[in-house]
Amino acid sequence: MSVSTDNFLKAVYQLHSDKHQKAVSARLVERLNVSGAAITDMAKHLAQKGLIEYEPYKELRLTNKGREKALAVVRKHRLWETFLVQVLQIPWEKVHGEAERLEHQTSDYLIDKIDEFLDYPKLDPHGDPIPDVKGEMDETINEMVLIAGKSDADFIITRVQHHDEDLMEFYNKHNIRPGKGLRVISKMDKFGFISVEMNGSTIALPEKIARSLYVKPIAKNP
Amino acid sequence: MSVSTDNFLKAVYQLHSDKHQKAVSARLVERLNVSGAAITDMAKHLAQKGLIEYEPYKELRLTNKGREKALAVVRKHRLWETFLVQVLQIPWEKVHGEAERLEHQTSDYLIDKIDEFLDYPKLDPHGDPIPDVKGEMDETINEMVLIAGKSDADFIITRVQHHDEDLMEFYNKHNIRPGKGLRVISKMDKFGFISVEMNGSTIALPEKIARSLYVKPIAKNP
DNA sequence: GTTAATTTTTAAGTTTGCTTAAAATATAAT
DNA sequence: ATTATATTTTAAGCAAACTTAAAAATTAAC
Repeated sequence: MSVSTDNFLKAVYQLHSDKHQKAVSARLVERLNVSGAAITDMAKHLAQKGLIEYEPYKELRLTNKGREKALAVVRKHRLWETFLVQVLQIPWEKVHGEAERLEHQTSDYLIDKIDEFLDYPKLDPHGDPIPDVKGEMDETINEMVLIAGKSDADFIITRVQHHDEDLMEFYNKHNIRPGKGLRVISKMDKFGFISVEMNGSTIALPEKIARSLYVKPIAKNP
Repeated sequence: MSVSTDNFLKAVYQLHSDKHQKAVSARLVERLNVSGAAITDMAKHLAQKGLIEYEPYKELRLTNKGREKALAVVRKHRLWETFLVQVLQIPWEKVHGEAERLEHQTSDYLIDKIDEFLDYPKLDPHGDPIPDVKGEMDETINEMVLIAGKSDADFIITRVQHHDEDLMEFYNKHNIRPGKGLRVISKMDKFGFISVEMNGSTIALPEKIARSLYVKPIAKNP
């Protein structure tokens, strides 16, 4: 498998779980930074290899074999991120890019050694679940997206989307990361902002952020 | 820089220091496992980028810029090998293959972090010197190739060539590795063997091995 | 329910890093 | 020194993974 197929399968897998108005193909164009024609080419090619289901003008779907391959790449990516943060102390926002390249050059043997070294972590530094050797992970941490949170309720940040550099910068600046608590002060105003209290101050989060932050409700103080 | 150019420059650098009867180009064909035509192509291409000096039918030479790039790759390779052995406890004979792929996907930033983590090691697990950030290393550990050793003298193994899988297997089987001592019993016989005593027994090393083992003489017992 | 706008596909072409086969040059042998 | 052998280069071509431009199909708009 080439780097391109790795990335294609991984992207299809991830875009599929992130349900969205746009079709997967269209979002692949953005995610992979290639032309639409390249997506069609690759889709046909991988369909022929039994990794995706492809019919012209229909939504792409992974086969079981394709999902397995995708999860293997996701596993490598998230274990590397965890390793780079925990062992080499690389800052949070830098690990994605490094892992993005290392993931394709890491044998199953090596990644299993890394997994063992880290003592089989379940979550990566951004709060994403890490697939185990069999491709299994707990995806149901009872989480929701912040934008769905009710006013005056308390939450813990569980997961943070990190593909977008601008988002990462914003998170960093405001010290937003998994494990942090926050309280929704007021819901979306007409300008598309949601006010939350966190780290001792109140900030207005733009809609884009509020859609990319995953949270878990916690019981109110009695 | 692509993986192919990385490997080309690294190979030219290494074959150059290993002086040998055959020309560098010819040995590149074996080392990189490509046709002679591919070597010429790449040579022209890299010459045009100012990384090597190329004139038809003449020996290839790295420019300073080319040597710098080559050393950066060598540095990444050897630091990864060291890291994999020391931190992840990957067996000696497996690290070369992993490092061979990781080296091309490791940023300067990351490799410097690894270097720092390991506390700036000077030698990799095979006894090869590790270039520092500036590309400097001690190549003169006063070493010689075993085949040049005199009868009845004692040596310490300092370095072991590890590109050849067969050699690695042989080393492993006989527990031959840097740091081990040996004594030359008799020099090359007419069949091309040299007898040495090591690990408590006497073994006949074929010429190929005796040319790939680097040793350092030690004072005889009084 | 047409027409318009958007998305996806097809077709043709590019670049990188190879390949094989033949020609050119260098090296070795007598 | 000439011939034979080996090496290197040139020439032509291929596959992967793209590209742009145009055509086809789908979706949205009125």
